[in-house]
Amino acid sequence: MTPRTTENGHPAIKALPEPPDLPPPLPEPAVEEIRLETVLAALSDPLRLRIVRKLLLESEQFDHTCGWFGLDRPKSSLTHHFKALREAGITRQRQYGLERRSHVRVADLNARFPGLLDLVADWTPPGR
Amino acid sequence: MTPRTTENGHPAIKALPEPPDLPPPLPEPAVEEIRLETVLAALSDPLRLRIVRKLLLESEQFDHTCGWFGLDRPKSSLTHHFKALREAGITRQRQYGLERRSHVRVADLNARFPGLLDLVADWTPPGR
DNA sequence: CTCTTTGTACGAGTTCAATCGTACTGTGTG
DNA sequence: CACACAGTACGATTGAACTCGTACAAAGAG
Repeated sequence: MTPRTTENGHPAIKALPEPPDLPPPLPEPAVEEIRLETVLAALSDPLRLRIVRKLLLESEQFDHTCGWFGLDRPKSSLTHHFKALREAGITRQRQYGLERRSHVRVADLNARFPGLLDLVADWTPPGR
Repeated sequence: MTPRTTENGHPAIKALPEPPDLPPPLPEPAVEEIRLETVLAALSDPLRLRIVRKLLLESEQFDHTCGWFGLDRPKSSLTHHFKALREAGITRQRQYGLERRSHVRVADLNARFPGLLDLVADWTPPGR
């Protein structure tokens, strides 16, 4: 069966294989522990929705630091939101030296909630 | 019980046509006004997730009153949650005499966020 | 009319999350 | 070593949302 595509023809978000020998991920829920309520709550915040969407659309196989997102918020606020995403099971974070890089757990989320990431990728930020 | 999974991965939750001459719906957002953040926030509450899921799986072409759901909460709490669902654009409510009946806006939600309702239908409530 | 039923409106208490300043830890560089 | 840098931990404040009691409104039955 071919990968799922959304109604408007947007290509489905696909998972890339991870190279071995990476730093271990920070504490996160296992795939089967990821709960829909928690994921939806995490994604109901516009800033976190922006973060996940940007990761999905622009990340090109690399993890990214907080700074890469260009978010105009103090560091302590960003820590809060990245932690919320990780603890909900949406992102994985790894420590590279003094940087902490994030990527979306695409394979896990597609397995658990097929189609959800496509909705995030198609999302249009409010205002403007 | 209707099957919820299809061979092609398209939304399995189907919209039924509405008969004419119904009471007018209570105030609700238009399709294009429905926002993903708001919908996700509304669905991040386990009780509301239960309500929507039950409507999707057991509603058989009829609208339902608050009492039909068998929720062990005071009436004022139920009013709160049904209002939240309606104002998010997830459900439509109509006044039938002294009853206020709800159903999910399946067509609108499938058009706006394809696949989302399938995730709700497949959800497993916690603690079981 | 009264009584019952279904649900709302309002308000209070409580809980929880978002925001962010400050202080701090750990890592790499010169 | 000292210093810069990425990010955390902690705590305070704020505001929103959940919960629910009480009082009230509208509709139908008798």
